[in-house]
Amino acid sequence: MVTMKDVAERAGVTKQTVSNVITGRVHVSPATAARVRAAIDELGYTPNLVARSLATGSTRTVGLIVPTVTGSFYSELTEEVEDVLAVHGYHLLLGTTRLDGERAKQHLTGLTSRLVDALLVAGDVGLTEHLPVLADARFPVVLCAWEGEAPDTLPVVTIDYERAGFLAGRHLRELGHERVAVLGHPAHAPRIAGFRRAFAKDGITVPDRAVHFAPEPTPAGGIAAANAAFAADPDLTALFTTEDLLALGALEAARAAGRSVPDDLSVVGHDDTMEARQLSRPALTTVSLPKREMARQAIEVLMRAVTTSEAPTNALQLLRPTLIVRASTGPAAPAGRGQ
Amino acid sequence: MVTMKDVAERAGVTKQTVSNVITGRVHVSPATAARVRAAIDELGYTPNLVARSLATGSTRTVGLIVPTVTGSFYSELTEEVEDVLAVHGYHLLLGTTRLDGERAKQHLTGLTSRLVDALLVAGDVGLTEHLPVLADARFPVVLCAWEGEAPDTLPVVTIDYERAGFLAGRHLRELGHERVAVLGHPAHAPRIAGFRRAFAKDGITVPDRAVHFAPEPTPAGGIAAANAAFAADPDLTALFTTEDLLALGALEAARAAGRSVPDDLSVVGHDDTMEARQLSRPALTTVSLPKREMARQAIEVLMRAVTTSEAPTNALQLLRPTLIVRASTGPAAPAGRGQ
DNA sequence: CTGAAAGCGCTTACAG
DNA sequence: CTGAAAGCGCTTACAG
Repeated sequence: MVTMKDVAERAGVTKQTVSNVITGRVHVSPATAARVRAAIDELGYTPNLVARSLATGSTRTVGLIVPTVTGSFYSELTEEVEDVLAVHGYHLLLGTTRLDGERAKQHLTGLTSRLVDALLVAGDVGLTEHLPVLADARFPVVLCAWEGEAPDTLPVVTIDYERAGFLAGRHLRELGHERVAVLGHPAHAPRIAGFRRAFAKDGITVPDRAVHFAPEPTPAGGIAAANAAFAADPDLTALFTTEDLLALGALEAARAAGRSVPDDLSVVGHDDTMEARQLSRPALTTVSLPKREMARQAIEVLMRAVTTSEAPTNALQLLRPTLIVRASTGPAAPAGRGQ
Repeated sequence: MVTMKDVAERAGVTKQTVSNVITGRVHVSPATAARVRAAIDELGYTPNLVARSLATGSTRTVGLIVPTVTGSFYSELTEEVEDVLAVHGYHLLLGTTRLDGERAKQHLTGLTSRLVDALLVAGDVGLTEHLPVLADARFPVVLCAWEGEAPDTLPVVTIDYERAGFLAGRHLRELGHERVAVLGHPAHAPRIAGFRRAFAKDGITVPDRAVHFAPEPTPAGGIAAANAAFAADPDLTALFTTEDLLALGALEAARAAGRSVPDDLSVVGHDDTMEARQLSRPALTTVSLPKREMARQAIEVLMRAVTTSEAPTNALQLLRPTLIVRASTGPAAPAGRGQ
């Protein structure tokens, strides 16, 4: 394996000079620089990045922890992170938790040892309890896509999930809906709270029995939850699902139950995924989250901390969601149908 | 920052002894081992992995290059790779190409410098031309999910794509279809060739004008391509799409054109994605690929090469696809409809 | 079972 | 502008 010393000998200089022409930190006379470059080419030399990392204390790698890379939300976030990193010349070390606390912990401890210059943790499920592991991490950490309670010691760039739910609820209220149900996941409590707030403003409470947790975050899970909701309240006129895939299942369940959307039933989703945009019939009204923007800002906070080697401020940055009205929502039917 | 030397001083031993208790390579007396461990805890010492990597020559990281992490095929592959890696105690460095040759090249060259112990390249689009960059890589490389021509210098673990297309075609032939069209992408030439072979066996040629390339690999792209196919041959009775998402679009286009599936039109997809399983109406007949198995085998070949430090044999391993018959295919209609 | 030495391949002040 | 030295924090034979 050819090293800097080999190049130096070949070019008739010392290895420091070779280092200088490679890093460009110190000016080298054009003549010797050319000799060095020639030697590099002839020998097919490539620098050993591990050695460089040890000397500089930087691996030019950042770690990203996400729940999964399946499903458009986190995969788009991952690609956005990768893009921003590439601009800065950084590599991406990826770990997925699969919503499993043990896996999350393993990743957290595994990265504690200077393998990465910084760490971005996206998604809080199963992670919150293991965050203390990071207490004496010697690199900056930022949290994003954080829906639960975030520790106030760390900077977090996330979305105003409560508002996302509120937007969905307000839209339904404006259409006159009163009897509604929520299909979701326990981890989405803030969205659900926001949704409820929109109704509470008008003195309408969305009772706990109107909140149905789906067995899995898939269309099949949505079908099951929707059927449960129909059974619990045959007179409901609208559904808010905390994930688009659940909404697609709900649409299917409505069809099977003979409920026409949006005439008999309005459905609003959450995330504005590709599935919502291209596969739902009717086209799904949903809440769109600025995920790419969030990824970009989170990683920028991280990169700033890395390049300035100052700890980032532990600010909480909240990005605003947007409601996208399509064809799955309409005015509340004049009366219940009690089918 | 606390180092091994600090721990050694605290425990009253030399740093080599500390190293010995950490690596476990050399037996250390229980008494001193306990002292060392205590010192580690008190000081909150964690080993510097970069220094270890430089000394051992291994980073315990493998690189994975995929076209994208959006869409279920490569994201499931990525998670499978991650799982196998975790078993071996390895980290995952991820790079996506987005089907862009330039990005691919950057990743390839970026990893050339001992940052990774091994490299898995999944998906050939835009990559083949840049593979020579890897010529003097000092770590094992394996190719997978390789549909185009693979260089015979590297081991490849892939799927028999030609057979995948053949299975789709044979199924349609067994149902009596003769006038068919293909919706796909130029990079899927092998699947298309296999599909054609199934018809050629019975003396039926699928002409070039029956092959329609979709503008994009999405349902919208599928709609466009399906409409082109209907226009080119109003009498066709079946469609093979080289990706499930195109099939979903085709189903939509058929509905819009008043063609009932599978009575008037049969549709067979490719990949058996979540969308095909849960979102298609009627349920999509498709070809299932053993992607997780492929990922597992590819990474095992890599890990074997890494642990034995023998170059892997440049074998070509072909995994077999399976046809999943659901509800979108049926017997060919007795006569064309010429609508 | 423990210690002294050398080395992994770079970079970073610091002299000249 | 170039060279000699020290150091990044480990591991790996090799003595004792």
